[in-house]
Amino acid sequence: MPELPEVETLRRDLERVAVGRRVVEVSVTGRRTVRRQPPSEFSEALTGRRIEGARRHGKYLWAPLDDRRALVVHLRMSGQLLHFAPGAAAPLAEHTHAVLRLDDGAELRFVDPRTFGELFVTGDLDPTGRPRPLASLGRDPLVDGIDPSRMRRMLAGRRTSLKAFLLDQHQLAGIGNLYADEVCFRARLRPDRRTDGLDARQAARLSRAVTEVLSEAVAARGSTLSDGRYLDLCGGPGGFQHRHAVYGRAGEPCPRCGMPVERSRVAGRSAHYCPSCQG
DNA sequence: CGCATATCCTGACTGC
DNA sequence: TGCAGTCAGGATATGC
Repeated sequence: MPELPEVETLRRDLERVAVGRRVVEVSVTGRRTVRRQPPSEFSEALTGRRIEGARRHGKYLWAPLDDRRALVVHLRMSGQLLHFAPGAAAPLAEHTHAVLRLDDGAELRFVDPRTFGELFVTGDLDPTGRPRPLASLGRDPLVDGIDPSRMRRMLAGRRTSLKAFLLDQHQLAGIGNLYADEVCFRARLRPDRRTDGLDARQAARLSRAVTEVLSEAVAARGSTLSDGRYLDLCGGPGGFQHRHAVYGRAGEPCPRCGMPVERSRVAGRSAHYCPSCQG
């Protein structure tokens, strides 16, 4: 379940190894991976183009190309983007749905067992170069920033659970189930709290928690759970899973007070929290 | 409006 | 040991 920190880690890796490279060959074998346009159109649009950057908004990653278009990537649940250095080409892993060969002999491979992830090329960019198909996303907490007063305004504008608010990509973009729980713990707020009942002090705490948790997770290169689903561009695991306070720790002691972490269902998702520290 | 539910899909896990 | 059933969740669509 790649979320903002995992996608940001990939973005940084891409900046290092792929920016400046030209795509010399594209192969799409997945049936669903390229679905906003015919796969042949996708391949033709990408072949011969130079990758000019690596950008991110929420869980979307995109690479501006040298013809004012962009390659957009979303990993959804199980997608992986892997880089194989020149000469290090291993056999294609199962569920490899697309391969981009670069002009230095390296390969970028898109692997995705559950096929929810997608790739597309678009020329529909706004003046800042952001793909317009992503225009409905809310602010990215790290790219755009989030502050207490803005957070308070966003919270007051709706009557829903804190969990549903944090998961809503049209409010803040990039937080998924794992980081929603970690953010709530850091803010000492229960995930089933209603957003319109929070005061200025609590909104400020939430705002800080979002920035801190996501920044720390980026610094640790994201979270790789026991299923090993998320890997960085070179196939390495992240390190933030060792610092999870509540996510996936039901029944284990809260790191702050020692009470067993509880698990319930909020907004249709599993929610982990400390019944004592989070009010 | 906000919520639940179904959908897409595979792999890991549970219970018999 | 094997097999059916359940669960996991990102985004979107639909119904209440």
